[in-house]
Amino acid sequence: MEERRYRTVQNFLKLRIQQGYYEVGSYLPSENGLCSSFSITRTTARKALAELTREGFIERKHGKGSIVLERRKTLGLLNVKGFSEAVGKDVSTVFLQNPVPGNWDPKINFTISDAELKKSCVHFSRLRFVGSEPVMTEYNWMAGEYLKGFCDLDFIEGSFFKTLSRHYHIEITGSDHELRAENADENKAILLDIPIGSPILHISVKFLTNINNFNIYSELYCNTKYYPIGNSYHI
Amino acid sequence: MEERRYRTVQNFLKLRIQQGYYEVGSYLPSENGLCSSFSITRTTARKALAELTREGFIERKHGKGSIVLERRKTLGLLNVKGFSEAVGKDVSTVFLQNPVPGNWDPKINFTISDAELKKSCVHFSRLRFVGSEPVMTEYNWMAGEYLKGFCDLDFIEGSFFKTLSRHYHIEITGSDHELRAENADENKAILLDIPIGSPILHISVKFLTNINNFNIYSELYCNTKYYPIGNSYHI
DNA sequence: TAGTGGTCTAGACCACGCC
DNA sequence: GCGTGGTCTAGACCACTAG
Repeated sequence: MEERRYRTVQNFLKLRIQQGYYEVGSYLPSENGLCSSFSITRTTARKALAELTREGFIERKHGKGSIVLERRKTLGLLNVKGFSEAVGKDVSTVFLQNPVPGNWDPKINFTISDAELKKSCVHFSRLRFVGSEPVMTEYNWMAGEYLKGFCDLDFIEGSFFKTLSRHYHIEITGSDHELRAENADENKAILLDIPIGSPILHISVKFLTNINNFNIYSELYCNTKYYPIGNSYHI
Repeated sequence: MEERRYRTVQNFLKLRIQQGYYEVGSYLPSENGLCSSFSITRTTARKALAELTREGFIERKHGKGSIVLERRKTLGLLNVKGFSEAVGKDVSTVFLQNPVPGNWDPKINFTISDAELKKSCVHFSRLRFVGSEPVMTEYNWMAGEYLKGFCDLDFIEGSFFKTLSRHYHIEITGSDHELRAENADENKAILLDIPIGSPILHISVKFLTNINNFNIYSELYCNTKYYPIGNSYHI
């Protein structure tokens, strides 16, 4: 079975967005434009654009066009309230451990597939601040197979997800979370600058991607006293 | 502007689902059936069914039909892992406070609109168990205006959301969450049968509905030691 | 007024599930 | 084989946005 025509158009546009050819805030070609370029009818063009909408890449505006979105905002992920999405906020990140080849860690709270375990693992960890206050430590693991050169790469605008999208065309397609309230151990207490035993929010995340058997495993530890974790979901 | 034809069909089917006329697990009329019944073309019938799919009421199965879903599973809400969705699990709920007229509580972590504040408030609270272990206390507030007779009602299968849907055709259309790790105060410690000061997960929720200015505000306190909170999101 | 997306019709052919 | 949903064409009219 050959590829659906709407998928051809959808993937063509998606690639151009990932490459930055269509920048965030700019408009895609109109439906009629796509009809001409690809020799398709509006139904098919609209289906392609509907799929990109569903995936969170664009928003359709009646009378104007299809505008390219900052995708992270549409993904329904848990976020430190007023953290990365806040404009003008004094947020920053430091690496505790730059990306390096490493081992799958038993700290990971999800089941790692055999296919992943057989591959080598890449690890990095970060400490994230609002102003001068540390609010979250973050530990990440993933199979290195698809990330040639990743350890020598700078993150695009400090964003791991943007880097995956731009350089590797890897997109997040879903995530599973587990949430726990815990007491901070000595290590976390020092990093987050709180007393040992303070309550912290432990979030285990498994990010699924468009690549089979390539998932990203993250363990997050948050001081929610002043910056709670937020999440929004709308039909 | 008159109502779109696909919306007519969509709302017709939605009402029948809410009323239980089409039960969970059963099939809606086929596309061609809807075309005949409503004198529309397949494009329009498919649009109606696509909307119901997006809203989480049905799932479309190639070669079979449109099957009615248990909607809560598709809503992307935070759940106690292995709690309400687990089959055969020994889960139960007791009311700490049956639904009663009450006052808007300052404990609510979200901003309540003036329109809501002007209305009377209905409150209830529950304690939820897995086996004999209490894992979550739950406090709920909402404007009573649309809930005539609610305080005298039994919940359908113990579910607040099912009751809202069946009796009042009120559906959840979204939710905002705020998550905090806290220490249990004496009251929560007793209810959850844990030492005072134990870390607990405090979840503040604002549920949005299909009715303007009718939101449900919930404050949840969870012992996540053995039953973490889970959440799944997939494109 | 021109261009955009939103709705809708009336067909056609294909792929999947089931008897 | 037959009914189901999935894809696609070729048109039409309408509603929104902007110059």
